[in-house]
Amino acid sequence: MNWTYIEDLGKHVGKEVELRGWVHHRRSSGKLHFLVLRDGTGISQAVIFKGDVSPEVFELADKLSLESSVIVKGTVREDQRSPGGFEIGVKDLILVHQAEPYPIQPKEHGVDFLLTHRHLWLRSPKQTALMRIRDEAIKACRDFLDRRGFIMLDAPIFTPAACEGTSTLFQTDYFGMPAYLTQSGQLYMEAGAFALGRVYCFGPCFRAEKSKTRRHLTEFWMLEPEAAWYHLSDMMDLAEDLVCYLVERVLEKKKRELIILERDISKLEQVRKPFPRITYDEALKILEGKGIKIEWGNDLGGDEETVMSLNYDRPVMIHHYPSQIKAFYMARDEQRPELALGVDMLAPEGHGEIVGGGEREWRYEELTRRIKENNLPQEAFEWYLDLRRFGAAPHSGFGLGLERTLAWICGIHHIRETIPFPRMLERIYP
RNA sequence: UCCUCGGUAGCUCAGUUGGCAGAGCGGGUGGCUGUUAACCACUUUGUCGGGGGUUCGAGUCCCUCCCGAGGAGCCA
Repeated sequence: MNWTYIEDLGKHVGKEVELRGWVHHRRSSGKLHFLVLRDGTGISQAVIFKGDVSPEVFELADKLSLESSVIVKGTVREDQRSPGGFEIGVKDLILVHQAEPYPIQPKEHGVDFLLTHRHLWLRSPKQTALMRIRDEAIKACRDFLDRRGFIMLDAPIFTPAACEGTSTLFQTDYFGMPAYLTQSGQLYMEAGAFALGRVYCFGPCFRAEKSKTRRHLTEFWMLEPEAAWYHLSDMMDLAEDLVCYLVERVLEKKKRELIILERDISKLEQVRKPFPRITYDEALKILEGKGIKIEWGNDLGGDEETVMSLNYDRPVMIHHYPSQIKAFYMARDEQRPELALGVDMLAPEGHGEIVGGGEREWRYEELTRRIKENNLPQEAFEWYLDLRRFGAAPHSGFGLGLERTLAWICGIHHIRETIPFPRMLERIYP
């Protein structure tokens, strides 16, 4: 490789380098052109004096359209007036492709326009910063669980039936049979936990709910660890450690990107153990103290979640929900069977739920009773019931919504910007 | 599915009481040796979301349909 990336310019001060990239911005001053280049690793300025280059090159620099792809050769020098602190004094410029007039300008655009041009919008500084943080967060999730002895076990995307009967699933045609896109890998992870002890999956999940809110996508990524012998408190410890590690790792490795996103970093630095752990009953009392009355047995809505999360400077875990509002597979408290051994983690600053999970029902009779109560087709769950027939054991797990977690860490209002190509209600282009 | 807001130039928007379709940005042309969303001058750009109606005359008023956004419900 005989060219240099912008992020490495500092290593080549005084030397001649070749940059390959795109025209991010251009200014001209008669006998002097400024090209702001981006190459995926950063942004830098190329300066073209009329006297330094051939007349053809100088003429060409004046004609470059935004986002044209170019190869630039010149000498690196330190200069605080250039974005990134280094600039390149151009000696030669090669136009690889002259871009057509570029639709995205350095100004405010509407959401509809930007989403329709998502394939181009991704080139913008904030969007590339988000994608770099997303990449770091994914690696951090895997590193964390790897160090804790978890094995990654991929769950299938095609599934024969619902994991949770209540949700709407995307149906597909599977050689003439109906099949569905997975909404969670959890049930398969339960099988994996009895095979390998501690496992996780990390893949896309699909929900056909007609939800039109800033917290919903129809296709999103979920990290789902599952561990045999873990009880609710063990899982809460794991979730807490995971989220702390994610935040630490992004702060350590992606501070530059957080600054591009104008994230208040001090808010992230407050994220440390222990996270407050509050029961559902206590949460109702706290909400009542704030003038919000919820009848026992009702779920916390988006507004209540926002109020709760604004109450703390770090994520809060709410556990022991009424079992009637939780999924059929969730274990119940032995002392108070009306309560489920489940936990939700709410991110601070009003970002809402990022983790949901808990202890699973592992007794055969109890689980079959729940399947009947929920009118689920038992034949589709026979394999799942087998896990309760052959060496059943207590086990727990949770799901962490990647995009919701990123929206919180990056301080982005709507989760659609945290995934490269968001899939939403009424939007599947590009 | 419901509620609210919106759809005017490539983009962001203004458009008064119903009376010639506008601005900034972008594009084009020219000028400028240190610019930072550079600046200055000139110039270019329209199925006013679609259809129907009222009217001498509709971007503007009425009906209807389509599309988008925010939220609710539902959900992670």
